[in-house]
Amino acid sequence: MNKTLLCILGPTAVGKTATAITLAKQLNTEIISADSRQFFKEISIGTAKPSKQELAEVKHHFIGHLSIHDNYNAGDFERDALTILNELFKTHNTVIAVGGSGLYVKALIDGLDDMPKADEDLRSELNELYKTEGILALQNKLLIINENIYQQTELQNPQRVMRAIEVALAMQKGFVPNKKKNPREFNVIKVVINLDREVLYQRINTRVDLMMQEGLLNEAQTMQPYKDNYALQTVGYTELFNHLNGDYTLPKAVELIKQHTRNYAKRQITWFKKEAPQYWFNPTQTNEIIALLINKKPIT
RNA sequence: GGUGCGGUAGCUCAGUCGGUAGAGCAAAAGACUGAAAAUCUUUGUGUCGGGGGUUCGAUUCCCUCCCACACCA
Repeated sequence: MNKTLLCILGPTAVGKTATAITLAKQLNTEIISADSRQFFKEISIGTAKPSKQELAEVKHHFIGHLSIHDNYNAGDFERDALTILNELFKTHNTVIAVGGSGLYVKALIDGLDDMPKADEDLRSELNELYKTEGILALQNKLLIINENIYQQTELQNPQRVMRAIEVALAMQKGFVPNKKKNPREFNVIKVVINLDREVLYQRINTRVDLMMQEGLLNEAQTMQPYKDNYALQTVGYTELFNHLNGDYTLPKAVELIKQHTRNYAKRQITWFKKEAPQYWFNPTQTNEIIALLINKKPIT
């Protein structure tokens, strides 16, 4: 097993894109992006996709391969990314995965269990129930269907309860969850790119201003009719939708985008602390990462 | 200058019929296997504008000053 997937994790705006491109050029390989919002071709400015120039330097996969009208999730990504990855391993010993979406990276590396698929019709029904009758109604529904799952579910979290109902109903219809992991045919090295909190937050603020200069407001305006799509439940867009809606001024919206981006970065860091506590670098330490790749035993 | 309304947590504000206070947001920490840039959990914080008076006790009542806003001149 001499194939290795080098995973570059890190919070938003830390400089993952540039780091990954530098590494990919040195390793003469390609990049699999694991960023749940850069998948969508219609939203580019607010998702900080790699530039045309950057995309020309190194071949990227999963950038703009979907429409905001598509439904897509971590399970779909696992399947699609594995397919591409296995293709790439035919001609490369090392492939790079970059991403800020912890769950998606995890799906690629560890695999998700065999569980029921998302049921959009059921979800709109449950969302309606939640909107009209609140979390208690969801909790009760779950309790009636499957007490066992009820006890394992984070009951204050509406999305979790809805998913639990989805799973419980599928099991009622005969679905048998399979928790067996599929072992991967490749090694994995996970590194986290990070900066001092203060520096990172400053970069976030600056990047949001830059996005506004590049026309984020206009992009959001174009997307406004589809603001309820999952793809547009995204920092940078929701705030501008609310502004266009008349909820607050543009400067206020920009301030909130910065704030919510900082909150998001914080959540990512929390995830990565657990995911890969061993190897943390700053964005310029590409040589150290290469050295790690060569010298260290791969970790999983 | 006059009148009115206000000054309480980093911000927006609630409240205390007198016994030194609390929500939301922010912040910090955390959870997270098909919505994940989503969603959720936990935690603190205060010379209650300054000074004086009444009172056993004032952030609360009274007086005065300062500041902000609105209206009138």
